[in-house]
Amino acid sequence: MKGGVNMVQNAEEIQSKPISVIIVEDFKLTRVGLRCALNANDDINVVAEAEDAIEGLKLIEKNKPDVVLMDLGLPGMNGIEAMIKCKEMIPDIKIIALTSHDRSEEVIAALSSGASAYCLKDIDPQKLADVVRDVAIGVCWIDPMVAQMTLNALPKIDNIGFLPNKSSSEGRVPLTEREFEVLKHLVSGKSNTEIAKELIVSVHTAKAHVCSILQKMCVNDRVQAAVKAVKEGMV
Amino acid sequence: MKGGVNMVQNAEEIQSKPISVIIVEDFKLTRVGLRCALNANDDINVVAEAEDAIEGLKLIEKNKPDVVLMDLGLPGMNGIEAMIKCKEMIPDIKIIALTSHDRSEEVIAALSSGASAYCLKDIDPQKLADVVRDVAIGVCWIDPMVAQMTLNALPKIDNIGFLPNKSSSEGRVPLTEREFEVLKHLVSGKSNTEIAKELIVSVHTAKAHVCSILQKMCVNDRVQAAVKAVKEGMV
DNA sequence: TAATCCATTACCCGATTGTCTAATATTATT
DNA sequence: AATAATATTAGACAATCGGGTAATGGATTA
Repeated sequence: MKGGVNMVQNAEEIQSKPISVIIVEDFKLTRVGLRCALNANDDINVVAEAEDAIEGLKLIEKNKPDVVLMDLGLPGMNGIEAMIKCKEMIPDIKIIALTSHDRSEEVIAALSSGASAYCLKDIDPQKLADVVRDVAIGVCWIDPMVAQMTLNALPKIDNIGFLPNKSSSEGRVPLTEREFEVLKHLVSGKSNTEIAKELIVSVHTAKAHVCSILQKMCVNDRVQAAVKAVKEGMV
Repeated sequence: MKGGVNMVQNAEEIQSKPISVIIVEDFKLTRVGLRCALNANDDINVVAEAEDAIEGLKLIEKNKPDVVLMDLGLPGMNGIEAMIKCKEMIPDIKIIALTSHDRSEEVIAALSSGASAYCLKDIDPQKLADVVRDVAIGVCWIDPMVAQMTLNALPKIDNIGFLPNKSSSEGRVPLTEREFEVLKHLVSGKSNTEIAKELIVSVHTAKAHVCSILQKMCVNDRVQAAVKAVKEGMV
């Protein structure tokens, strides 16, 4: 969470490293077009290309790019499945789903399977570069053609008893950085012993952290903490 | 670089009419800040401002702006309600929800009630202008801080069904209905004892179910099961 | 009919968890 | 320099968890 803020500022203020991108797309012509369009920008660097998911995953594992441009209509393993595997390998990676379809199920499936953005292939090349920059810092960007159907797919909430007061912004105690580390391991299913080993501290320390995490998150056990963390995107 | 978007828009679009914007925000200082930040752009024109929802709705009805910047923490009628009414009046209007909270329920509520974008108040002013342009053409834009939780809220598609390849669905053993019930309680953080009480069975039974759930889901403990269930939308 | 799967219950046992109190070192913040 | 917050370690304790084995009845299917 705190990382998000930092990343935003880094991306906007400092022009350190270019954003590394991998393209996975079966049509050679489209591939070339994408590469040219993106490489025309100083701050974006297409580091590799693949024409199918298998090859793409290999390249992604090797290069660990910031952003993946993933075509959904791939032969063999489809894009959705590839995205899931991709996210399993590198949870922090950002994926832009690229396709020419605007089928509702495909859009939702892509976004709920790890994509941070959904672009139709007739997007303006310059705009695509902007999307790459946005997505790299964590923004969710959805093409106008499919934005409405995506928003409609969100669960409706009864706003009756909706009071936007201090319920959480003030009542919520922020986790320390160390506690966030512990939380990540906790979410990945590690035991206190394993967490301790990972952080090179004693089990007592790990337990202490877990304990204060539970209290700060207002939950009773680590399962609730993990679920809440996942649902709220804390990890 | 930051001018990139401007150039695209200017170059491609006829610089005909600027995007008209109405700001609804109770803090005067924030209001001024927003107006200045947006009016600094030639292609954006803040046509009116309101400090509460009632006044805002009147102004919106009169001016019919392209985009509304709506604070969610308004006194009296809250922002969500205002957005719904706003959409009823002018269905095509685009709304950017603006708030300092990052509570999951509020984000989802806003987006499912008509907002096309969700920005936290610490957004870069220049970035906000970009968002206004994006939203004006129908893009859905969501702040990095809340993007993940939004995507997590999307209904998960049962990928097994429409994935042509067996690569991921092969070794997977389906859960029985009873096990699914147990899984739901497990995800909600209940202990075996509580699950047993809920399903009116003995603790032994609950444990047996949990045990086979763990095996079928190929995980080592209930935390991993819960996280996996949430991530894959099994619950 | 026989075979299979499922839900159910039971017992044992070692490992793990969450809470408590308590102390010390390190690091900001003032 | 003094204060506060955080990270670290420890011991102890009740409760829970996960794995193992095993038995029973019901339902479906081959």
